[in-house]
Amino acid sequence: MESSLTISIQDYLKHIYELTEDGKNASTNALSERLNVKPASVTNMVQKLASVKPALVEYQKHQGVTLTKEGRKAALEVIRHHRLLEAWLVQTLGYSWAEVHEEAERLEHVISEDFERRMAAAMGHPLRDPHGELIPTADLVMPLEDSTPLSALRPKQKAKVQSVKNADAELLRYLENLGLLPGVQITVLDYSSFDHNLTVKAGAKVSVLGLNITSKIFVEHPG
Amino acid sequence: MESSLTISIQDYLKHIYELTEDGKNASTNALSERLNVKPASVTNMVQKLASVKPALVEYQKHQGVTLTKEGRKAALEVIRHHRLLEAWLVQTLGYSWAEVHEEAERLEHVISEDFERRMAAAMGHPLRDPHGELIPTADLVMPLEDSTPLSALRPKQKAKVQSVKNADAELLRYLENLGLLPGVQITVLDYSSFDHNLTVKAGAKVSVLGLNITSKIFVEHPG
DNA sequence: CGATAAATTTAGTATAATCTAAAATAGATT
DNA sequence: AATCTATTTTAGATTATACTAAATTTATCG
Repeated sequence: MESSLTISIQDYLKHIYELTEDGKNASTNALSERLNVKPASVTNMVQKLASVKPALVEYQKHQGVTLTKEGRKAALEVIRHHRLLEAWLVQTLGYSWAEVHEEAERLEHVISEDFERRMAAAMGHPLRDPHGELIPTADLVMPLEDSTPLSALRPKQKAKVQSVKNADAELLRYLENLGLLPGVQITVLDYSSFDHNLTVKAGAKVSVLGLNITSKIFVEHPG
Repeated sequence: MESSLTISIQDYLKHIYELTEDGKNASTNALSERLNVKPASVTNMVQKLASVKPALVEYQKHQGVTLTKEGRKAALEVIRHHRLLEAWLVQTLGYSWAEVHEEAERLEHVISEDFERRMAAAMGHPLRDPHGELIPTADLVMPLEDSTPLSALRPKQKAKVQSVKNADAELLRYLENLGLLPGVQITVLDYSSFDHNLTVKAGAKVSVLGLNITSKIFVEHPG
C-alpha cells in the first residue's frame, strides 16, 4: 500500500527545499507567506511532517525546519517534474518563457514517473529549464551550480546569461522584452556601488536595469 | 471568487455523463462501482451536487441522477481534456494506445484552458482520440456519433474500425496485438447469434473474438 | 399478496488540511 | 532585568470527502 504524498505535502517540501538552499532553516512565517497559508497551519503541517515515519523534516519549536534525506528526495522529485515540464511545454506547445511556470506548478504533482522519463528522453535529458535553472538528475541529485550572480560583475566584463531565478511572470516578461534571457551575451557598462545595480548591454540592445534584480540573474563563468 | 470544481466533483460528473449517454439515469450503485466509492458516499455527493447553485445534477431519491445543462458542460470539459490529452501524449511522447488512459485520467483535472487550446491547435483540432472516441468541441458540444457497433455486422460485411469504447488496458493491449485498432479494415467471417460474437478478419490477420466485446468496437458506415 | 433480497438512504464517525483567536515564546530595546 | 513587539504555537472550529452500520425503500418471486 504505497501511500503517495499529497499535493499539499509536496508543496511544503518544495518550498522548504527552496528556503533552505542557503543553509538556513525555513521559518514558519516564511513558509506561510510562500504557501499562502496561515502561520498556524504551517506549524501544524510541519509537526506532522516531522512525526511521520520516516520523517520528512527535522523540526524544533521556534527554530524552523530543514529537510531529512527522505524529505529532500521528495522535494527534488517535484522540482525535477516542474523543470522538465517547463522545458517541455516551451518546446512542444510554444509557451513563452514567462507563461510556463503556472502551468507546471499544477502538473508537477500529478505526472507519473513514466511521463517524467519520456519527457526527459524526448528532450535529450536537458540540464537546465527555460529559465536556466538546473534540473535535478533522474536519481534525484541537484547538480552543482557553476554560475555567478550578475551583481558580482564589474564594468567592461562580458558574460552569458545562464539563469533568472525566483522571478515572477511580470518580471520575466519584462526581461524577455529587453532580450535579457538565458543564452544571451551581455557586457557590463556601468555600475553603482550604492544600490548594486548594473547597466548592461544585452546582445545588440542597450538595457538599463533600474530594478534591483541583479541578484536574480546568474551568468556563466564571469570573464 | 471563481471557485472551480474539485477533482472529485469533476469525476462524479464525468461518470454520470458516461452512465447517462444511453438516456437512462445513473444509479447510485453504478456510480459507486465506477468511482470506487461506497454507495452511501455517492448518495451524499449527489445530494450535494443537486443542491448546489446552479445545480449540476437532477436528482430524486431512488431514481438516480441526470446532468443539468451546467453539469453537462462541466463533464464535457473534463472529457475534452481527457481525449485531447490522450491524443497528444500518443503523438508527442510515444505512449501506446493502451497505456495512455491512466495518465490522462490524472492530468485532465489540472490543465488550463490555455493548455487545452494549445494542444488542440498543435494537433489541428482532431475529431477523435486514439481510441476513436469523439472529442467534445471547444464550445462543449459532443459531436454526433456516426459509427455502428461491430455486433450489428453480418457475415461477409466489410468495415473500418472506428473506435473501441470503455475498454480496460488489458483488453486494449490484446486488441492492439491482434491489430484490431482504429483505422483498420475488417471483414466478418462468421457470426454466432447465440452469444453475439463475431469472427473477423482484421487487415491481413485472422482474429477470433472469443470475448463478448463486439459491442465495444464501433465501425464506420457498415457496408 | 406478502416475504425476502437487493438497492438506496440516513445517521453518525473519520481524516486531511485549513482557519481564527488567544496564549506563549524569542529577540530587541531600553 | 523589564518590557515591548513580532513570531510562533496551542486549542478548537470548519470544510470536504469518505467511511460503516443500521434503517428504509423498492423489486422480485413463490
